[in-house]
Amino acid sequence: MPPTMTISSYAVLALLDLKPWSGYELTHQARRSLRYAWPKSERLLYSEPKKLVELGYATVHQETVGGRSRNVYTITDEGRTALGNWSSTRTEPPQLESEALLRTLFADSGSLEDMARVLDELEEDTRELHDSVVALMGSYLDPDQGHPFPDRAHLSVLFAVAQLEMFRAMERWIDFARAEMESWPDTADVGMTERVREITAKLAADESPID
Amino acid sequence: MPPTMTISSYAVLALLDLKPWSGYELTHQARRSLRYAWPKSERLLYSEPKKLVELGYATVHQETVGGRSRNVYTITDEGRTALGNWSSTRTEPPQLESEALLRTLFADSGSLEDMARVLDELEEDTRELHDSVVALMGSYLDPDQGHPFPDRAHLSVLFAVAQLEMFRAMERWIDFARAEMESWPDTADVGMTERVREITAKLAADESPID
DNA sequence: CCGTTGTTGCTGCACAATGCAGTGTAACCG
DNA sequence: CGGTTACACTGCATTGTGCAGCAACAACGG
Repeated sequence: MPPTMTISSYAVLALLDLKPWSGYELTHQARRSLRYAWPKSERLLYSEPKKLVELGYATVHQETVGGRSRNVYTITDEGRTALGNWSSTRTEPPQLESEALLRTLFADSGSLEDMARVLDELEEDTRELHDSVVALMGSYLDPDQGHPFPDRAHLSVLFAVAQLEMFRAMERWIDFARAEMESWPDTADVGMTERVREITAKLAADESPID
Repeated sequence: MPPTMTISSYAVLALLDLKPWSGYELTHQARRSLRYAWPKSERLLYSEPKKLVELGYATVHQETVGGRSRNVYTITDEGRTALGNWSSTRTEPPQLESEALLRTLFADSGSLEDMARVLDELEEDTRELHDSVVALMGSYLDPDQGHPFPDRAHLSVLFAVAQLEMFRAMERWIDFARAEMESWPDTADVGMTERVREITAKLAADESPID
């Protein structure tokens, strides 16, 4: 039985379509782009290209740079064909995973201080992602650096717009959440107050309660 | 060796803190709330409470309703203590997983029609999540239904605000992406045009290019 | 009243993915 | 010349997922 092509396999195959990469480089490239929409472990990014070789979608060759060897993977014609067929399947629904939001939902099992800390951590993490995308955009404009694949600039910039809109939305929510908390005597014992009912009504009417 | 408490274990424990649930009910409750911030498989939601029992954080008892039996899980005092200690660990960073965004990043391996279809699918999936949260808020206001745990209304409404802000951001981006595509002759061969450079500059200055 | 479909309520198993530890070499800095 | 950091992975235990299967009951149509 041949290994199956997962979405992660296609993600790596799409990277190989740009140029040959070593496993190590793939993990780094994934940190710069993939992780914002397809966050996968470093471990997997070492395993996927091996699978692609097994399927005939890529080839490996060893390169030795000063005593240290590395496995460089190159896409094949069959790989390019497989990549083209990726579009024939329905996309999976998007999913947001946030321990901080989860804890906010159950904030009544902790104190207001705990909740404030969770929001701080969420802000810190979001800010970090936010800042690295902004910095990346700066590097695209820098005459000494520019975009690593200039003819693909429109795609990665459009992709970055999505990330930044998400980060901004999250940051707006964090501020909103902090402001709401101000009026809470505790994490529990608030319930359906007049204020909460008002917000609920806005949400039920598909309006934003923010600003 | 005792089983380890994962974030998912705490999520289930937090649900058990509200009231006792059967495995089947847990999977349904997770579809209504957890999945928006902690999307886990149905399978796992049947396994987690067993682990909690093994750890002494919950107890099981069989209930038989008309020939069919079900396992109902109840939190213990140790469980409540463990839940309180959850806040001692740093939260994991949030992660967005979207095959549609991933495909947009690599849209140049398909046609403009493929890309348009991916955006349609993303819109459909987002709309579906969006609509169910709006409907849920409606049910909280409905005098015949109301909130299932009224004293927790403030938390689940605040949580819903986060979801809706995310969905809205995603939908805004989809519209933006569609508008951008209009000027593209193809998915490839666009690159760093004047327009793309303009957007990049806005992003690098941490400004939104939308509207 | 009998067959079909749908809901309730799970379990077993194969496989996908992760985290962590481990294993080297090479480059750089004081 | 010793320590830290970057390079470049691999093995293994464990977590999590998807799918198939199973069993009992409920509602409905013909």
